[in-house]
Amino acid sequence: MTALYVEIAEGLRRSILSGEYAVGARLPSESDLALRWSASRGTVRQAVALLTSEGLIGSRQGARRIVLRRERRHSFAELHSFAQWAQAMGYRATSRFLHRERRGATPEEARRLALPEGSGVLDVLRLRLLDGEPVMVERTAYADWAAPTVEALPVDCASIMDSMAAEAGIVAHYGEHLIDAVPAGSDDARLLRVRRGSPLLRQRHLTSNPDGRPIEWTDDRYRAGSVTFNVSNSVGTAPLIRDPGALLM
Amino acid sequence: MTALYVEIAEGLRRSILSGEYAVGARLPSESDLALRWSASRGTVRQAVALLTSEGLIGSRQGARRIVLRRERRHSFAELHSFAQWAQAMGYRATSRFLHRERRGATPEEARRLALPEGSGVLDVLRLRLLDGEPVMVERTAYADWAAPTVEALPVDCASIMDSMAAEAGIVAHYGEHLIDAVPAGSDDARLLRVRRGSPLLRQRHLTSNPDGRPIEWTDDRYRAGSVTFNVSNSVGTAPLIRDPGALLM
DNA sequence: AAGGGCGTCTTGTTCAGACAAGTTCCTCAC
DNA sequence: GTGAGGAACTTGTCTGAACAAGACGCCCTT
Repeated sequence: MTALYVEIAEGLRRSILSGEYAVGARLPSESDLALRWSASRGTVRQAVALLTSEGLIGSRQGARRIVLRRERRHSFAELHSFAQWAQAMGYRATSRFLHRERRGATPEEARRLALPEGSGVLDVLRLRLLDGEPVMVERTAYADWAAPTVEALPVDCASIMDSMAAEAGIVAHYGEHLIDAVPAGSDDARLLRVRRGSPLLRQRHLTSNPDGRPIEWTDDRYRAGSVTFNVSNSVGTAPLIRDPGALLM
Repeated sequence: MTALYVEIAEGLRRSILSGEYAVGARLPSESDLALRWSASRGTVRQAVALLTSEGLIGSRQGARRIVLRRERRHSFAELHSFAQWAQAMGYRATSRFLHRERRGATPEEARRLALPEGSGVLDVLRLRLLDGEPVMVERTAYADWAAPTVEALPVDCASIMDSMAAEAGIVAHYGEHLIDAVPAGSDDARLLRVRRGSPLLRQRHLTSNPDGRPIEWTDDRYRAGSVTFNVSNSVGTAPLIRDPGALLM
Protein backbone atom coordinates (compact mmCIF):
# COMPACT_ATOMS: atom_id res chain seq x y z
CA MET A 1 0.00 0.00 0.00
CA THR A 2 1.58 3.23 -1.09
CA ALA A 3 0.64 6.35 0.81
CA LEU A 4 -2.26 8.38 -0.50
CA TYR A 5 -0.17 11.50 -1.03
CA VAL A 6 2.25 9.48 -3.15
CA GLU A 7 -0.62 8.27 -5.31
CA ILE A 8 -1.90 11.80 -5.76
CA ALA A 9 1.60 12.95 -6.67
CA GLU A 10 1.92 10.15 -9.19
CA GLY A 11 -1.40 11.05 -10.73
CA LEU A 12 -0.44 14.68 -11.07
CA ARG A 13 3.00 13.79 -12.38
CA ARG A 14 1.44 11.60 -15.04
CA SER A 15 -0.90 14.41 -16.03
CA ILE A 16 1.99 16.84 -16.32
CA LEU A 17 4.28 14.51 -18.25
CA SER A 18 1.47 13.53 -20.61
CA GLY A 19 0.88 17.18 -21.39
CA GLU A 20 -2.62 17.35 -19.91
CA TYR A 21 -1.34 20.36 -18.01
CA ALA A 22 0.96 22.30 -20.34
CA VAL A 23 4.09 24.08 -19.18
CA GLY A 24 2.99 27.39 -17.70
CA ALA A 25 -0.57 26.19 -17.14
CA ARG A 26 -2.25 26.44 -13.77
CA LEU A 27 -2.96 23.31 -11.75
CA PRO A 28 -6.32 22.77 -10.02
CA SER A 29 -6.53 24.34 -6.57
CA GLU A 30 -5.75 22.33 -3.46
CA SER A 31 -9.38 22.08 -2.44
CA ASP A 32 -10.27 20.91 -5.94
CA LEU A 33 -7.70 18.15 -5.78
CA ALA A 34 -8.77 17.25 -2.24
CA LEU A 35 -12.32 16.71 -3.48
CA ARG A 36 -11.23 14.72 -6.51
CA TRP A 37 -9.09 12.35 -4.49
CA SER A 38 -11.30 12.31 -1.39
CA ALA A 39 -8.37 13.49 0.64
CA SER A 40 -7.85 16.31 3.07
CA ARG A 41 -6.07 19.46 2.03
CA GLY A 42 -3.05 18.51 4.14
CA THR A 43 -2.56 15.32 2.17
CA VAL A 44 -2.83 17.18 -1.12
CA ARG A 45 -0.23 19.62 0.13
CA GLN A 46 2.15 16.72 0.83
CA ALA A 47 1.66 15.57 -2.75
CA VAL A 48 2.35 18.94 -4.35
CA ALA A 49 5.34 19.45 -2.01
CA LEU A 50 6.79 16.30 -3.54
CA LEU A 51 6.34 17.58 -7.08
CA THR A 52 7.75 20.94 -6.04
CA SER A 53 10.90 19.29 -4.72
CA GLU A 54 11.23 17.56 -8.10
CA GLY A 55 11.10 20.93 -9.79
CA LEU A 56 8.02 20.04 -11.80
CA ILE A 57 5.73 22.70 -10.36
CA GLY A 58 6.10 26.04 -8.64
CA SER A 59 3.90 28.03 -6.34
CA ARG A 60 3.36 31.48 -4.88
CA GLN A 61 1.00 32.35 -2.09
CA GLY A 62 -2.36 33.45 -3.39
CA ALA A 63 -1.91 32.24 -6.95
CA ARG A 64 -2.60 28.82 -8.35
CA ARG A 65 0.32 26.45 -8.77
CA ILE A 66 1.91 26.39 -12.20
CA VAL A 67 3.69 23.74 -14.24
CA LEU A 68 7.37 24.59 -14.61
CA ARG A 69 8.67 21.68 -16.64
CA ARG A 70 7.67 18.52 -18.38
CA GLU A 71 10.48 16.00 -17.94
CA ARG A 72 11.02 12.73 -16.21
CA ARG A 73 13.25 12.78 -13.18
CA HIS A 74 15.13 10.00 -11.49
CA SER A 75 15.21 8.61 -8.00
CA PHE A 76 17.75 8.81 -5.24
CA ALA A 77 19.13 5.36 -5.89
CA GLU A 78 20.04 6.35 -9.43
CA LEU A 79 22.36 9.06 -8.16
CA HIS A 80 24.39 6.54 -6.20
CA SER A 81 24.18 3.64 -8.55
CA PHE A 82 25.52 4.09 -12.05
CA ALA A 83 23.92 0.77 -13.02
CA GLN A 84 20.44 1.76 -11.87
CA TRP A 85 20.68 5.14 -13.50
CA ALA A 86 21.84 3.69 -16.82
CA GLN A 87 19.07 1.13 -16.79
CA ALA A 88 16.44 3.76 -16.11
CA MET A 89 17.79 5.81 -19.01
CA GLY A 90 17.67 2.84 -21.35
CA TYR A 91 21.42 2.32 -21.68
CA ARG A 92 23.27 -0.94 -21.42
CA ALA A 93 25.70 -0.47 -18.55
CA THR A 94 28.68 -2.76 -18.07
CA SER A 95 31.78 -2.54 -15.96
CA ARG A 96 35.29 -3.95 -15.75
CA PHE A 97 37.02 -4.56 -12.42
CA LEU A 98 40.61 -3.43 -12.76
CA HIS A 99 41.73 -3.67 -9.20
CA ARG A 100 40.42 -4.88 -5.86
CA GLU A 101 42.55 -5.09 -2.72
CA ARG A 102 42.69 -4.27 0.95
CA ARG A 103 45.00 -1.55 2.17
CA GLY A 104 45.27 0.95 5.02
CA ALA A 105 42.99 3.95 4.88
CA THR A 106 44.49 7.30 3.98
CA PRO A 107 43.91 10.02 6.58
CA GLU A 108 41.24 11.57 4.38
CA GLU A 109 39.47 8.26 3.87
CA ALA A 110 39.52 7.56 7.60
CA ARG A 111 38.00 10.97 8.23
CA ARG A 112 35.32 10.67 5.55
CA LEU A 113 34.39 7.14 6.53
CA ALA A 114 34.51 7.93 10.27
CA LEU A 115 36.98 5.10 10.84
CA PRO A 116 39.60 4.99 13.62
CA GLU A 117 43.18 5.65 12.53
CA GLY A 118 44.95 2.66 11.10
CA SER A 119 41.77 1.00 9.86
CA GLY A 120 41.75 -0.82 6.57
CA VAL A 121 39.59 -0.17 3.53
CA LEU A 122 38.79 -2.16 0.44
CA ASP A 123 40.09 -0.29 -2.59
CA VAL A 124 38.23 -0.93 -5.83
CA LEU A 125 38.98 0.48 -9.27
CA ARG A 126 36.36 0.01 -11.97
CA LEU A 127 35.85 1.18 -15.51
CA ARG A 128 32.22 1.85 -16.40
CA LEU A 129 30.83 1.62 -19.91
CA LEU A 130 27.60 2.75 -21.54
CA ASP A 131 26.67 0.74 -24.62
CA GLY A 132 30.26 -0.45 -24.76
CA GLU A 133 31.81 3.04 -24.62
CA PRO A 134 34.07 3.76 -21.64
CA VAL A 135 32.48 6.66 -19.81
CA MET A 136 33.60 6.73 -16.21
CA VAL A 137 36.45 5.66 -13.94
CA GLU A 138 35.38 4.78 -10.42
CA ARG A 139 37.70 4.59 -7.43
CA THR A 140 35.97 3.47 -4.25
CA ALA A 141 37.13 2.92 -0.69
CA TYR A 142 34.72 0.69 1.24
CA ALA A 143 34.74 0.84 5.03
CA ASP A 144 36.30 -2.26 6.53
CA TRP A 145 33.05 -3.45 8.05
CA ALA A 146 31.48 -3.53 4.58
CA ALA A 147 34.54 -4.92 2.82
CA PRO A 148 33.85 -8.66 3.27
CA THR A 149 30.49 -8.33 1.54
CA VAL A 150 32.05 -6.57 -1.43
CA GLU A 151 34.90 -9.08 -1.66
CA ALA A 152 32.41 -11.90 -1.84
CA LEU A 153 30.74 -10.46 -4.92
CA PRO A 154 31.50 -11.87 -8.37
CA VAL A 155 33.89 -9.89 -10.52
CA ASP A 156 31.30 -9.17 -13.18
CA CYS A 157 28.78 -7.81 -10.68
CA ALA A 158 26.79 -5.07 -12.40
CA SER A 159 25.67 -3.10 -9.36
CA ILE A 160 27.58 -3.42 -6.11
CA MET A 161 25.02 -1.35 -4.21
CA ASP A 162 22.16 -3.57 -5.35
CA SER A 163 24.06 -6.70 -4.41
CA MET A 164 25.04 -5.38 -1.00
CA ALA A 165 21.42 -4.64 -0.23
CA ALA A 166 20.32 -8.08 -1.36
CA GLU A 167 23.18 -10.10 0.19
CA ALA A 168 23.93 -8.33 3.44
CA GLY A 169 21.09 -5.88 4.05
CA ILE A 170 23.50 -2.96 3.67
CA VAL A 171 21.42 -0.22 2.09
CA ALA A 172 22.35 3.28 1.02
CA HIS A 173 20.15 5.83 2.73
CA TYR A 174 22.02 9.12 2.74
CA GLY A 175 24.41 10.64 0.26
CA GLU A 176 26.65 13.65 0.01
CA HIS A 177 28.16 14.64 -3.30
CA LEU A 178 31.01 16.96 -4.26
CA ILE A 179 31.15 17.90 -7.92
CA ASP A 180 34.02 19.63 -9.70
CA ALA A 181 36.23 19.42 -12.77
CA VAL A 182 39.70 17.91 -12.92
CA PRO A 183 42.25 17.16 -15.66
CA ALA A 184 42.59 13.54 -16.69
CA GLY A 185 45.59 11.78 -15.14
CA SER A 186 47.54 9.34 -17.28
CA ASP A 187 45.54 6.37 -15.98
CA ASP A 188 42.26 8.19 -16.50
CA ALA A 189 43.31 9.19 -19.99
CA ARG A 190 44.23 5.68 -21.04
CA LEU A 191 41.08 4.11 -19.64
CA LEU A 192 38.66 6.70 -20.98
CA ARG A 193 40.53 7.10 -24.29
CA VAL A 194 41.03 10.82 -23.94
CA ARG A 195 44.15 12.98 -23.95
CA ARG A 196 45.99 13.45 -20.70
CA GLY A 197 44.94 16.71 -19.07
CA SER A 198 41.60 16.84 -20.84
CA PRO A 199 38.58 17.79 -18.73
CA LEU A 200 36.77 15.26 -16.61
CA LEU A 201 33.68 15.84 -14.50
CA ARG A 202 34.42 14.52 -11.03
CA GLN A 203 31.74 13.39 -8.60
CA ARG A 204 33.02 12.35 -5.21
CA HIS A 205 30.40 10.92 -2.94
CA LEU A 206 30.00 9.54 0.51
CA THR A 207 27.25 6.98 0.96
CA SER A 208 25.83 6.13 4.37
CA ASN A 209 23.38 3.60 5.75
CA PRO A 210 20.17 4.47 7.66
CA ASP A 211 22.11 4.88 10.91
CA GLY A 212 24.31 7.50 9.31
CA ARG A 213 27.31 5.16 9.23
CA PRO A 214 29.46 5.76 6.12
CA ILE A 215 29.67 2.81 3.76
CA GLU A 216 31.89 4.06 0.97
CA TRP A 217 33.82 7.07 -0.28
CA THR A 218 33.99 7.21 -4.05
CA ASP A 219 35.77 9.26 -6.70
CA ASP A 220 33.94 8.99 -10.05
CA ARG A 221 35.38 10.70 -13.12
CA TYR A 222 33.20 11.12 -16.19
CA ARG A 223 34.48 11.79 -19.66
CA ALA A 224 33.47 15.31 -20.66
CA GLY A 225 30.20 15.35 -22.56
CA SER A 226 29.02 11.99 -21.33
CA VAL A 227 26.85 13.18 -18.45
CA THR A 228 25.40 16.41 -17.14
CA PHE A 229 24.23 16.98 -13.61
CA ASN A 230 20.91 18.67 -13.32
CA VAL A 231 19.47 20.59 -10.37
CA SER A 232 16.25 22.50 -9.88
CA ASN A 233 15.51 24.89 -7.09
CA SER A 234 13.04 27.48 -5.90
CA VAL A 235 13.12 30.26 -3.40
CA GLY A 236 13.00 28.42 -0.11
CA THR A 237 14.68 25.25 -1.29
CA ALA A 238 18.42 24.97 -1.77
CA PRO A 239 19.42 21.41 -2.50
CA LEU A 240 22.74 22.30 -4.12
CA ILE A 241 25.60 24.25 -2.65
CA ARG A 242 28.66 25.92 -4.12
CA ASP A 243 31.82 25.67 -2.04
CA PRO A 244 35.23 27.23 -2.49
CA GLY A 245 37.45 24.42 -3.71
CA ALA A 246 40.59 25.24 -1.79
CA LEU A 247 38.94 25.05 1.60
CA LEU A 248 37.28 21.74 1.06
CA MET A 249 40.09 19.27 1.37
CA MET B 1 7.14 37.92 11.54
CA THR B 2 8.82 34.74 10.48
CA ALA B 3 6.79 31.56 10.64
CA LEU B 4 7.00 29.47 13.77
CA TYR B 5 8.33 26.42 11.96
CA VAL B 6 11.16 28.54 10.54
CA GLU B 7 12.07 29.70 14.03
CA ILE B 8 12.09 26.16 15.32
CA ALA B 9 14.27 25.11 12.39
CA GLU B 10 16.67 27.98 13.08
CA GLY B 11 16.90 27.01 16.71
CA LEU B 12 17.65 23.41 15.88
CA ARG B 13 20.12 24.42 13.19
CA ARG B 14 21.96 26.59 15.67
CA SER B 15 22.09 23.74 18.17
CA ILE B 16 23.49 21.40 15.55
CA LEU B 17 26.06 23.84 14.19
CA SER B 18 27.20 24.76 17.69
CA GLY B 19 27.79 21.11 18.44
CA GLU B 20 25.14 20.82 21.14
CA TYR B 21 23.93 17.81 19.19
CA ALA B 22 27.00 15.98 17.88
CA VAL B 23 27.12 14.29 14.51
CA GLY B 24 25.43 10.91 14.90
CA ALA B 25 23.57 11.98 18.02
CA ARG B 26 19.81 11.64 18.34
CA LEU B 27 17.59 14.69 18.31
CA PRO B 28 14.74 15.11 20.80
CA SER B 29 11.50 13.50 19.70
CA GLU B 30 8.86 15.49 17.85
CA SER B 31 6.55 15.61 20.86
CA ASP B 32 9.46 16.80 23.01
CA LEU B 33 10.18 19.63 20.61
CA ALA B 34 6.49 20.44 20.32
CA LEU B 35 6.30 20.91 24.08
CA ARG B 36 9.47 22.99 24.25
CA TRP B 37 8.30 25.37 21.54
CA SER B 38 4.60 25.29 22.48
CA ALA B 39 3.85 24.17 18.95
CA SER B 40 1.85 21.33 17.50
CA ARG B 41 3.54 18.24 16.18
CA GLY B 42 2.68 19.24 12.63
CA THR B 43 4.59 22.47 12.95
CA VAL B 44 7.61 20.68 14.39
CA ARG B 45 7.46 18.29 11.46
CA GLN B 46 7.64 21.20 9.04
CA ALA B 47 10.74 22.44 10.83
CA VAL B 48 12.57 19.12 10.73
CA ALA B 49 11.52 18.64 7.10
CA LEU B 50 13.37 21.85 6.35
CA LEU B 51 16.54 20.63 8.05
CA THR B 52 16.19 17.29 6.30
CA SER B 53 16.10 19.01 2.93
CA GLU B 54 19.30 20.80 3.91
CA GLY B 55 20.92 17.46 4.58
CA LEU B 56 21.61 18.31 8.22
CA ILE B 57 19.52 15.55 9.76
CA GLY B 58 18.15 12.20 8.69
CA SER B 59 15.24 10.09 9.84
CA ARG B 60 13.76 6.61 9.72
CA GLN B 61 10.31 5.63 10.84
CA GLY B 62 10.27 4.47 14.43
CA ALA B 63 13.73 5.74 15.36
CA ARG B 64 14.70 9.15 16.59
CA ARG B 65 16.13 11.61 14.10
CA ILE B 66 19.92 11.75 13.89
CA VAL B 67 22.39 14.50 13.06
CA LEU B 68 24.12 13.80 9.75
CA ARG B 69 26.40 16.76 9.36
CA ARG B 70 27.55 19.95 11.01
CA GLU B 71 28.10 22.54 8.29
CA ARG B 72 26.61 25.80 7.22
CA ARG B 73 24.59 25.81 4.02
CA HIS B 74 23.64 28.64 1.75
CA SER B 75 20.38 29.93 0.41
CA PHE B 76 18.76 29.77 -2.98
CA ALA B 77 19.78 33.26 -3.97
CA GLU B 78 23.42 32.38 -3.50
CA LEU B 79 23.19 29.69 -6.15
CA HIS B 80 22.07 32.21 -8.73
CA SER B 81 24.10 35.14 -7.62
CA PHE B 82 27.85 34.83 -7.59
CA ALA B 83 28.04 38.11 -5.68
CA GLN B 84 25.72 37.00 -2.90
CA TRP B 85 27.46 33.68 -2.57
CA ALA B 86 30.89 35.24 -2.38
CA GLN B 87 29.77 37.70 0.22
CA ALA B 88 28.24 34.98 2.38
CA MET B 89 31.50 33.04 2.15
CA GLY B 90 33.53 36.05 3.20
CA TYR B 91 35.21 36.70 -0.13
CA ARG B 92 35.55 40.02 -1.90
CA ALA B 93 33.80 39.55 -5.22
CA THR B 94 34.38 41.92 -8.12
CA SER B 95 33.59 41.76 -11.78
CA ARG B 96 34.64 43.26 -15.09
CA PHE B 97 32.17 43.84 -17.91
CA LEU B 98 33.87 42.85 -21.14
CA HIS B 99 30.98 43.03 -23.52
CA ARG B 100 27.34 44.11 -23.51
CA GLU B 101 25.23 44.33 -26.65
CA ARG B 102 21.89 43.41 -28.17
CA ARG B 103 21.71 40.75 -30.81
CA GLY B 104 19.28 38.18 -32.19
CA ALA B 105 18.65 35.10 -30.08
CA THR B 106 20.16 31.81 -31.19
CA PRO B 107 17.62 29.01 -31.66
CA GLU B 108 18.71 27.44 -28.39
CA GLU B 109 18.41 30.71 -26.51
CA ALA B 110 14.96 31.31 -27.95
CA ARG B 111 13.92 27.85 -26.83
CA ARG B 112 15.38 28.14 -23.35
CA LEU B 113 14.01 31.61 -22.79
CA ALA B 114 10.62 30.74 -24.30
CA LEU B 115 10.93 33.62 -26.77
CA PRO B 116 9.32 33.74 -30.22
CA GLU B 117 11.71 33.20 -33.14
CA GLY B 118 13.59 36.28 -34.19
CA SER B 119 13.49 37.88 -30.75
CA GLY B 120 16.45 39.80 -29.47
CA VAL B 121 18.49 39.15 -26.35
CA LEU B 122 20.98 41.18 -24.41
CA ASP B 123 24.33 39.44 -24.51
CA VAL B 124 26.63 40.10 -21.56
CA LEU B 125 30.15 38.81 -21.01
CA ARG B 126 31.67 39.26 -17.57
CA LEU B 127 34.80 38.15 -15.80
CA ARG B 128 34.30 37.38 -12.12
CA LEU B 129 37.04 37.65 -9.54
CA LEU B 130 37.39 36.46 -5.95
CA ASP B 131 39.83 38.52 -3.91
CA GLY B 132 41.24 39.82 -7.16
CA GLU B 133 41.81 36.39 -8.71
CA PRO B 134 39.92 35.64 -11.93
CA VAL B 135 37.73 32.67 -11.18
CA MET B 136 34.81 32.55 -13.57
CA VAL B 137 33.71 33.65 -17.03
CA GLU B 138 30.02 34.41 -17.32
CA ARG B 139 28.10 34.61 -20.60
CA THR B 140 24.47 35.60 -20.15
CA ALA B 141 21.58 36.10 -22.54
CA TYR B 142 18.82 38.20 -20.98
CA ALA B 143 15.31 37.95 -22.42
CA ASP B 144 14.41 41.07 -24.41
CA TRP B 145 11.75 42.15 -21.91
CA ALA B 146 14.38 42.24 -19.16
CA ALA B 147 17.10 43.76 -21.30
CA PRO B 148 16.31 47.48 -20.77
CA THR B 149 16.68 47.09 -17.03
CA VAL B 150 20.06 45.44 -17.39
CA GLU B 151 21.25 48.04 -19.89
CA ALA B 152 20.39 50.79 -17.46
CA LEU B 153 22.68 49.37 -14.80
CA PRO B 154 26.11 50.89 -14.18
CA VAL B 155 29.06 49.02 -15.61
CA ASP B 156 30.59 48.30 -12.23
CA CYS B 157 27.39 46.80 -10.86
CA ALA B 158 28.34 44.04 -8.43
CA SER B 159 25.16 41.96 -8.57
CA ILE B 160 22.83 42.28 -11.54
CA MET B 161 20.20 40.08 -9.93
CA ASP B 162 20.12 42.22 -6.80
CA SER B 163 19.84 45.39 -8.84
CA MET B 164 17.10 44.04 -11.06
CA ALA B 165 15.05 43.15 -8.01
CA ALA B 166 15.58 46.59 -6.51
CA GLU B 167 15.14 48.66 -9.70
CA ALA B 168 12.46 46.83 -11.64
CA GLY B 169 10.93 44.28 -9.29
CA ILE B 170 12.28 41.44 -11.43
CA VAL B 171 13.05 38.69 -8.95
CA ALA B 172 14.50 35.24 -9.49
CA HIS B 173 12.20 32.60 -8.13
CA TYR B 174 12.99 29.34 -9.92
CA GLY B 175 16.24 27.97 -11.23
CA GLU B 176 17.38 25.04 -13.28
CA HIS B 177 21.05 24.18 -13.47
CA LEU B 178 23.07 21.97 -15.79
CA ILE B 179 26.55 21.11 -14.58
CA ASP B 180 29.33 19.53 -16.63
CA ALA B 181 33.00 19.87 -17.52
CA VAL B 182 34.36 21.50 -20.69
CA PRO B 183 37.82 22.37 -22.02
CA ALA B 184 38.79 26.03 -21.88
CA GLY B 185 38.40 27.83 -25.18
CA SER B 186 41.01 30.38 -26.16
CA ASP B 187 38.97 33.27 -24.74
CA ASP B 188 38.31 31.37 -21.52
CA ALA B 189 41.96 30.47 -21.22
CA ARG B 190 43.17 34.04 -21.63
CA LEU B 191 40.66 35.48 -19.19
CA LEU B 192 41.09 32.85 -16.50
CA ARG B 193 44.84 32.59 -17.02
CA VAL B 194 44.87 28.88 -17.68
CA ARG B 195 46.11 26.82 -20.61
CA ARG B 196 43.77 26.32 -23.54
CA GLY B 197 41.97 22.99 -23.23
CA SER B 198 42.40 22.80 -19.48
CA PRO B 199 39.35 21.71 -17.47
CA LEU B 200 36.62 24.15 -16.53
CA LEU B 201 33.54 23.41 -14.44
CA ARG B 202 30.55 24.67 -16.39
CA GLN B 203 27.25 25.65 -14.78
CA ARG B 204 24.56 26.65 -17.22
CA HIS B 205 21.43 27.94 -15.60
CA LEU B 206 18.04 29.22 -16.50
CA THR B 207 16.52 31.70 -14.08
CA SER B 208 12.79 32.41 -14.02
CA ASN B 209 10.53 34.84 -12.23
CA PRO B 210 7.59 33.83 -9.98
CA ASP B 211 5.31 33.41 -13.01
CA GLY B 212 7.69 30.88 -14.48
CA ARG B 213 8.81 33.31 -17.18
CA PRO B 214 12.51 32.85 -18.05
CA ILE B 215 14.68 35.88 -17.31
CA GLU B 216 18.14 34.74 -18.32
CA TRP B 217 20.11 31.83 -19.68
CA THR B 218 23.68 31.79 -18.44
CA ASP B 219 26.87 29.87 -19.16
CA ASP B 220 29.28 30.15 -16.22
CA ARG B 221 32.73 28.56 -16.45
CA TYR B 222 34.78 28.16 -13.28
CA ARG B 223 38.50 27.61 -13.20
CA ALA B 224 39.16 24.07 -11.97
CA GLY B 225 39.71 23.97 -8.23
CA SER B 226 38.03 27.25 -7.52
CA VAL B 227 34.59 25.94 -6.60
CA THR B 228 32.94 22.64 -5.81
CA PHE B 229 29.24 21.95 -6.03
CA ASN B 230 27.82 20.13 -3.10
CA VAL B 231 24.60 18.12 -2.91
CA SER B 232 22.99 16.10 -0.16
CA ASN B 233 20.20 13.63 -0.56
CA SER B 234 18.26 10.91 1.21
CA VAL B 235 16.04 8.09 0.16
CA GLY B 236 12.88 9.84 -0.90
CA THR B 237 14.48 13.08 -1.96
CA ALA B 238 16.29 13.51 -5.25
CA PRO B 239 17.28 17.12 -5.80
CA LEU B 240 20.02 16.36 -8.30
CA ILE B 241 19.79 14.49 -11.55
CA ARG B 242 22.35 12.97 -13.86
CA ASP B 243 21.59 13.24 -17.57
CA PRO B 244 23.33 11.85 -20.60
CA GLY B 245 25.18 14.76 -22.13
CA ALA B 246 24.58 14.04 -25.78
CA LEU B 247 20.82 14.08 -25.53
CA LEU B 248 20.56 17.34 -23.69
CA MET B 249 21.22 19.90 -26.35
C1' DA C 1 -10.93 54.41 -21.38
C1' DA C 2 -8.22 54.30 -17.35
C1' DG C 3 -7.79 53.71 -12.59
C1' DG C 4 -8.82 52.46 -7.86
C1' DG C 5 -11.26 49.59 -4.54
C1' DC C 6 -13.30 45.58 -2.90
C1' DG C 7 -14.80 40.82 -2.66
C1' DT C 8 -13.44 36.16 -3.77
C1' DC C 9 -10.21 32.67 -4.58
C1' DT C 10 -5.98 30.38 -3.38
C1' DT C 11 -1.95 29.23 -0.96
C1' DG C 12 0.63 29.57 3.65
C1' DT C 13 0.57 28.53 8.60
C1' DT C 14 -1.10 26.35 12.68
C1' DC C 15 -3.72 23.36 15.74
C1' DA C 16 -5.48 18.87 17.97
C1' DG C 17 -6.40 14.28 17.49
C1' DA C 18 -6.14 9.55 15.65
C1' DC C 19 -4.18 5.34 13.88
C1' DA C 20 -0.37 2.73 11.38
C1' DA C 21 4.17 1.04 11.20
C1' DG C 22 8.84 0.57 12.63
C1' DT C 23 12.47 0.80 16.51
C1' DT C 24 14.23 0.19 21.07
C1' DC C 25 14.79 -1.81 25.16
C1' DC C 26 13.44 -4.40 29.06
C1' DT C 27 11.81 -8.70 30.88
C1' DC C 28 11.05 -13.34 31.13
C1' DA C 29 11.56 -18.03 29.88
C1' DC C 30 14.60 -21.53 28.44
C1' DG D 1 23.73 -16.42 28.78
C1' DT D 2 20.75 -16.12 25.12
C1' DG D 3 16.93 -15.55 22.54
C1' DA D 4 11.89 -14.64 22.08
C1' DG D 5 8.22 -11.72 23.26
C1' DG D 6 6.07 -7.63 24.25
C1' DA D 7 5.42 -2.88 26.04
C1' DA D 8 6.61 1.80 25.28
C1' DC D 9 8.30 5.05 22.30
C1' DT D 10 8.82 7.42 17.82
C1' DT D 11 8.08 8.63 13.19
C1' DG D 12 4.75 8.34 9.13
C1' DT D 13 0.13 9.23 7.40
C1' DC D 14 -4.32 11.42 7.48
C1' DT D 15 -8.35 14.25 8.94
C1' DG D 16 -10.96 18.61 9.63
C1' DA D 17 -10.88 23.11 10.96
C1' DA D 18 -9.51 27.89 11.28
C1' DC D 19 -7.24 32.23 10.22
C1' DA D 20 -3.60 35.04 7.64
C1' DA D 21 -1.79 36.86 3.49
C1' DG D 22 -1.23 37.44 -1.25
C1' DA D 23 -3.33 37.34 -6.15
C1' DC D 24 -6.98 38.05 -9.32
C1' DG D 25 -10.91 39.78 -11.49
C1' DC D 26 -14.95 42.44 -11.46
C1' DC D 27 -17.36 46.72 -10.88
C1' DC D 28 -17.76 51.30 -10.20
C1' DT D 29 -16.02 55.84 -10.48
C1' DT D 30 -13.74 59.49 -12.72
